[in-house]
Amino acid sequence: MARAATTTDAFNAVAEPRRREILDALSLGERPVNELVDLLGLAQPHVSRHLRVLREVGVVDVRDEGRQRLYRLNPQALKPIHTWVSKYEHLWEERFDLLDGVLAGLQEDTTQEGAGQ
Amino acid sequence: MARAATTTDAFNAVAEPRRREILDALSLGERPVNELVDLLGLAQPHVSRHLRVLREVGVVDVRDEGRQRLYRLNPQALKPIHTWVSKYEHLWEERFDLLDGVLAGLQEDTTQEGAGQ
DNA sequence: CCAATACATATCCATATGGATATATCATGT
DNA sequence: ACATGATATATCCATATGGATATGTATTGG
Repeated sequence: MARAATTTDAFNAVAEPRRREILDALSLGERPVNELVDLLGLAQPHVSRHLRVLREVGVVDVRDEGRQRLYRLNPQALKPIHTWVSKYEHLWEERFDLLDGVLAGLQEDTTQEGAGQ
Repeated sequence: MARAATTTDAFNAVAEPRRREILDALSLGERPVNELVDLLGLAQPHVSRHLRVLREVGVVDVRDEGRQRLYRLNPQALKPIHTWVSKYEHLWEERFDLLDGVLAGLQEDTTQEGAGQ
């Protein structure tokens, strides 16, 4: 088996920096393909392909407007990523608590309770 | 150019479900390779390879303990993902506010405020 | 109805993936 | 020193990627 398809899920889809750029651009509002082409400096077919991937995983939606196709973000589809990575948030925060604990232990009789953060 | 290497960054590294499983397991504490092999039900060489990828992007650290190698999570390395995806958090939250607004506008003089959902 | 605009799809290619399997390395016990 | 346990690395293979380019489709204007 090869690597999982980029269209497998949001995780795979946003692993590509260009697709993250597209999403970043769309977070400012709906845009037609050509604008994204200009913004990213990529060939149009390429942008269309990236958009296809993003559509397939549900991260963007399209809307026909005359001969343009307006892409818009569907932020909900990013939630699984947020949910997953958030599980680790307390761990990298705890790290500071641990450090604080160690420091406190080393200094044992300092009156200072704790700085901000 | 082909797809970016899995070792390019944390985004690419955690796009693989198995590697997320490994991280999930390691979030409970340091573990030797064989334990991960058992937990994941994968072949040992395969787990070692996944661990190599995770190491290269700095998501895990290793420590030699006799003939075992104990892997431990380095949660900090996941921060970029959290930072990126968090930019969108307010958008999927806002979505409900917008929807409320739209519904209110469409119904202008309906007394009904909004159904569940 | 035809040209032009705005996209989408199809094909070609180099590359690296992930699974499988075999083998190499390194530390420990005897 | 040697067998064993614990991991790492090497090789083989099918697949799908992303870039480039060419072409197909749909909508608008004259």
